[in-house]
Amino acid sequence: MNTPDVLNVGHDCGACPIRHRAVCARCEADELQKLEQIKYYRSYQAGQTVIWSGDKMDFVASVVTGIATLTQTMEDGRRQMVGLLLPSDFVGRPGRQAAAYDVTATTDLVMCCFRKKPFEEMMSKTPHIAQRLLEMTLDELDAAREWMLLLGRKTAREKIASLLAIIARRDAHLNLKAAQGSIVFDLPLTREEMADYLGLTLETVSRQVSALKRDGVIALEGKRHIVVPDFDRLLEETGDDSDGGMLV
Amino acid sequence: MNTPDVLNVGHDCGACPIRHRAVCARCEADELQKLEQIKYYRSYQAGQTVIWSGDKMDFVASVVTGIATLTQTMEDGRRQMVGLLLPSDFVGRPGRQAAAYDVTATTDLVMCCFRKKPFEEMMSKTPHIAQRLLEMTLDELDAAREWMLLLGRKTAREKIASLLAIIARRDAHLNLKAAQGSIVFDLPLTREEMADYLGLTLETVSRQVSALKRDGVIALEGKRHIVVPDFDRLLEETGDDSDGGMLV
DNA sequence: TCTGCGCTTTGACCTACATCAAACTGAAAG
DNA sequence: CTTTCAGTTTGATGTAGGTCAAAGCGCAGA
Repeated sequence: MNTPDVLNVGHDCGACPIRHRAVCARCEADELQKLEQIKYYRSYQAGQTVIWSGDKMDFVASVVTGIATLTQTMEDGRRQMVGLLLPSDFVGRPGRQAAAYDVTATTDLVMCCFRKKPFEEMMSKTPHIAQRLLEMTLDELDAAREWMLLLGRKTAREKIASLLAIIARRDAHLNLKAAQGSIVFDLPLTREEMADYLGLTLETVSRQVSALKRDGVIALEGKRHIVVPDFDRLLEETGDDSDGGMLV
Repeated sequence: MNTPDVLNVGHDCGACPIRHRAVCARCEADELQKLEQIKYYRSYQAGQTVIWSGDKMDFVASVVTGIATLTQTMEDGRRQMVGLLLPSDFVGRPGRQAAAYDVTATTDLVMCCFRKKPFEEMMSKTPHIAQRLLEMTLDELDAAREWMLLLGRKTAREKIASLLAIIARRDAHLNLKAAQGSIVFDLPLTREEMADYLGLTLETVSRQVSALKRDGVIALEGKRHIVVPDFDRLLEETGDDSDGGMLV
């Protein structure tokens, strides 16, 4: 009856993040089993659309590898990205029929899906899944609100710096390459995607990236490969409080 | 053992919204009892700060009457409102020690509070509370994302129209005064608060409100009392899709 | 090797909104 | 009734970022 606490131990129990994250030792083994039974994988190529806003969406899913974006589009074509889905992030809303946003793969993407019906049934029987989902949703809500500050009040330069800092931080975290403040990573977004995320035009993004380069805050190798020689210097450019707002 | 399903029946079982919303017939009567025991009320005057960002927050709460705002402030004073709390909305995050935002009463305000510890304990024992909270959080996330589109891509006029539409819609809902499209309500926000919500300056807000008045989209009586003669006309000004995006 | 095609950069110009400043309004206090 | 003061309106001017246009830069395919 006792499954290992995969949440803390973090050992390999399959490729699907939700298994790591939503299930823990306190859950019964047969619930794990059920999750296993209803899950399946889907792959997408970079640029492919996973689902269009308004389409029927009969599954929920989490990202296994790659990056996906959530975007909203106005009738006249103005676009705003409202979410960036990184590995282990969750998409889809239990209880909702149709997708609320366009979901697009910006890199090659693998998602771990669960058909909605059985997932919902399981959720109502397995309290810890709802609790884990709540936690993740609250994290996303915080991220969205941080982004509201960015969109509403930051300058173009601060916006770019903030985005770079987020991606850099995440990559540093994954690669543990945060050696004495220097971080190297590949931008997973085009200038246009960055613009859609930041509420700018692609020209302004290009100009500000050039400006940051000119000022020595970042260095470019090619268009996409970025070197941040001094992460603290980059952080100064974001306009955020220096003490990174570490809340628990 | 059977309590009435207050969620659906909606009869009066006390002033506290979370009682209506988080507890339902499927919950045990003694859980209701416990919720009852750990809750208490707090009142604030218009303009008072409920809690400052970073302060220790040892409770979670829901709004009973009045309006509160969540705002973020940058070091140099730039401010962005990231949430508007209306009656029945929830503040506070189970598991977090410190407040992430300034919470301010913009009108006289009554909140129903729960000390965090016992609330968390109860949540872990009463699955439906976590599920209800998840639903509410997902709603907030959707609202935040809609706001991201507004902040990133809408013009000042569209921003104002959108905000008025939200408040008008809500008031129409409460008062059932949506008689043939004409809606009347009081603005609960100052020009400056509107500006902080919309990512504008108060002067621009004032100018655009005047413009909407000049163009007959709205009428003003005094500074705060607003008449929307034709709600559909107002909606046209928001830039949103005409079919209101009704997702379930 | 050349060609075409995304993606990006850069420049010249324009405009929506910000900034600065002054006057107005109305309610509360004396 | 006058004063005061927070909130608001309106005007004049400045500017960050948008728009339009033209090159530049790989890279895949022929």
